[in-house]
Amino acid sequence: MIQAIRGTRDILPDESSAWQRIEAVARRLFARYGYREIRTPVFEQTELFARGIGNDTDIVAKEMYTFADRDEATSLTLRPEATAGIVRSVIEHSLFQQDPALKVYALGPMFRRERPQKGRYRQFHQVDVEAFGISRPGIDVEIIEMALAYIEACGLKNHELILNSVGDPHCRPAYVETLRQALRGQQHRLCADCQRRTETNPLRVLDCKVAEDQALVEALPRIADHLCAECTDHFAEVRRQLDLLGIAYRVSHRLVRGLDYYTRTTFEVVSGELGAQNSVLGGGRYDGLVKDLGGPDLTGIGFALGMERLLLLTPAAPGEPRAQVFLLPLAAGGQDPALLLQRELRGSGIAALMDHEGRSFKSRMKQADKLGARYALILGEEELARKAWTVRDMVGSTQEEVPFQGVVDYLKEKLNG
RNA sequence: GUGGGUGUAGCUCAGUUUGGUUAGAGCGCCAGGUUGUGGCCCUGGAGGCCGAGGGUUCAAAUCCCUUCAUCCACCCCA
Repeated sequence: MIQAIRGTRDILPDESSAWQRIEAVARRLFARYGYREIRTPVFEQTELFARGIGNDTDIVAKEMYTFADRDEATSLTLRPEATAGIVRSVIEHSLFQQDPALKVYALGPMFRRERPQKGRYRQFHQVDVEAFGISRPGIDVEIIEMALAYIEACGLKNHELILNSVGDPHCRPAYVETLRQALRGQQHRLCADCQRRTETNPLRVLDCKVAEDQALVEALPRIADHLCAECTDHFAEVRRQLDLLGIAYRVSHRLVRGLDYYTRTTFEVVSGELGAQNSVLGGGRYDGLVKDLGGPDLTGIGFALGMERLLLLTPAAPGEPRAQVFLLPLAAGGQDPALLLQRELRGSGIAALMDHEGRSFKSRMKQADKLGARYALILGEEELARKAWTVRDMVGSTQEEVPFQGVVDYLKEKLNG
């Protein structure tokens, strides 16, 4: 038997309504903040991700699905995240020319070759939001506020917002060096991973979860004490506005992002109910990325949200009934009027299904029940002779006979009025 | 990439420790009975290469090896 590829999942009919719901909430809410949808390809030239995300990140170094195109000359990669492709598109079409404050969002699958786990798949789905060209702190706050409004509208509770600033090219390099020096002194007391990170990416040591390292990591120099004046002011203003809006957050000097492009404000929303993969959404400012990818010096900020993780945390949506009306032609000649009525009902916006198999009456009624039909329409020999349907109310268990001509209006009245 | 748990009916799982008639239950599905034409209840039925491959044995769902899948954790991240 051929099975789905490891780490991929089918979204089955019973689950798809939950997906449609969080997608609809996203579209409706983001539109109120002025965001429009952008859809970029699921694969891009490998170089885009290598340059955008950073060659030394784990994502690029060991998690991407990369393959040669058939001409053997081009290396292609399934997108591991959304931002790089969107930035590429913004540059390619000069979208910033027509809109100095460009706001876009995207929904769709991303691909990373990791070991599957709870809330972690090789093909997973993200809601992604990006705002370009606004450098003032107000957009940081707006986008955080919108992210929280979104997950709350989806029914998420018991989450925590974590906030930090990772500096910018003026102050971060010096801090990274300070950090590295501090680490070198005590390298022998750190776990193997952190010893390696000391040289490759000292910031990631701050993210270490090994219990024995915690005391030492807590005592490391903090970036807040090494930010330049501009970054300090920016961060202070973000926090002031969040306070003004009454948005609760926790500042963590240890919140770092796994992608190299982030600057200044970074944030993450976590939930304790997710197990090890506790991050529901993460994002931040990336003021240098557009320029790094060959575009103008345009600031940017955004976040990505894991849809599988969001769905793990939100209550299951009650499925919509699949039929409002279920037709049961019992009489020998009952199929034709049923067929005609079915079409007419659907034309009137009523979800109508009929039994095609001609099974037992009992099983047809069971089917009507399972489909969630409010009315069962029965057409036996007697009804056929009188040219009328027996309309049975499945909830009240009452029924009456309605002539062929009046049955559509009767049902419209009952279902809508 | 590393560790541990789990793979038996469409779904959730007994049975494996201690090998031994024809492999079970609940839910779901199909049919029948009862009923206020469906829901509750009762009866019957269909549905399994016991994840796959190899080995041990008179005999394997059960023991051994390999492999695949899945879950959890490390790691990484959303």
